[in-house]
Amino acid sequence: MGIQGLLPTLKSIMHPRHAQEYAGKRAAIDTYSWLHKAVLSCSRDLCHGRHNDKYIDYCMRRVQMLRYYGVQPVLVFDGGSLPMKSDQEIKRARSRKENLERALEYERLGNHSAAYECYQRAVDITPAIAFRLIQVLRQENVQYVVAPYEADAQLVFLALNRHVDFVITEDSDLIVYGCPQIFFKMDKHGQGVGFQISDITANKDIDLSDFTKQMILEMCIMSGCDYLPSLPGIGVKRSHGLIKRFRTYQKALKHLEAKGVLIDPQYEQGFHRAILTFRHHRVYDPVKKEMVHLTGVPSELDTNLDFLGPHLPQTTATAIARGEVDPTTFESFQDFSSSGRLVADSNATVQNGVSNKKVGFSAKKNLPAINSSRTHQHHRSGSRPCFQLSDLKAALVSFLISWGLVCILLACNPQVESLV
DNA sequence: CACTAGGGATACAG
DNA sequence: ACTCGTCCCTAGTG
Repeated sequence: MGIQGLLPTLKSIMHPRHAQEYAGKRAAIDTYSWLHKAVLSCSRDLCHGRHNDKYIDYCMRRVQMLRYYGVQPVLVFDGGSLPMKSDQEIKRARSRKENLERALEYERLGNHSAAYECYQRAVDITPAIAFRLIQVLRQENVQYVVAPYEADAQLVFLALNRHVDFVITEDSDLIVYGCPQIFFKMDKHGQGVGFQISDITANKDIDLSDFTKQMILEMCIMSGCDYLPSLPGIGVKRSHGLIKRFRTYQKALKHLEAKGVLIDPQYEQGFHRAILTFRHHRVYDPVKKEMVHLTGVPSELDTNLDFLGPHLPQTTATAIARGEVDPTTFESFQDFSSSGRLVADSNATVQNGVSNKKVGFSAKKNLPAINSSRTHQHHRSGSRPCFQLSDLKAALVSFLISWGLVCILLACNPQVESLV
């Protein structure tokens, strides 16, 4: 994922930071990076189509941790997938299926640890799994938005338009998309590494002092990205050298061809499409309440932009953003009867006992109970469902939750005492 | 020598 | 038929 080897070359401008240094700021969170780790604790249940609250607890603990340090989180979810990545996703789906079969086989033989390892590689983070979390976010008044396509672009849109101050993620693609401020690899204690684009001129390993945004974009694509594999033997260092010398990817490719490197005739067109995909990705504008491009498409650009995925009408885009309909099937999430499928079973049998009521987040005993009936009314009223801006109730709730957390932290982490 | 690509170990939770 | 791994080490290549 992302750009292989990019973050290590930027090590000199990546600084250790703590969530409390972002107090008073708003953060957009790449929720997939949380879910990916969170599902490991209950991958067996999820593979069998059974619900398990553990992954929700994982995410909510992080939400509460951020709130405790005064950071206001906005959770961003992935939406539909792009046709450009379809062949890669077929491979991944096949790999998951193979791992699931192996898990079942190990389990039959009684080797539970080996089975568990395979289950972890077999988990599929479906929109239904994300939806369970979204339901809890609504109850707890946490802001969220489901992107029409890639979450990465949505995160950067929120940052560029000042809806948030920074982005929390694990993915180096955020740099390629042009995100000004990023908090990488944040752990459960709030420790991670900070990055800001304004430091880029001071980088040591590779010299980017005279690089424009466009040159950084082209350097990253040339080193191999999700939308275009790299030429053999070309990584970050060599693509950096090429772009530094020739300034544009067209000239760099000409040079390689003159040197005798044979380049697929489709490659240059693919390169152009990759650039456009990063620059003009489709995102949801929570103010206009409609689908827009990450950055405006110039009028002189006559290229067909079908590879960005279809443009969706306003009502559909909003329903997706609010998490009311599945971004891949457009089916309503109200009905849970389809979520009880045993993934391993090709006959798609429906399990008993998973299609009913209770899906709520079991609040910790130390934390105050939250009145969910009022929040539901709020949601029904339709005033601002998916992107609830700060209101008094949320502030009060987060204050109470913070106090609960203070008690927990005081009990198990003596370092925090100095804060109070 | 610098760099890229691929394999192995590993993750979460309590 | 429903969404993305990553780090470290090393062999092999330009």
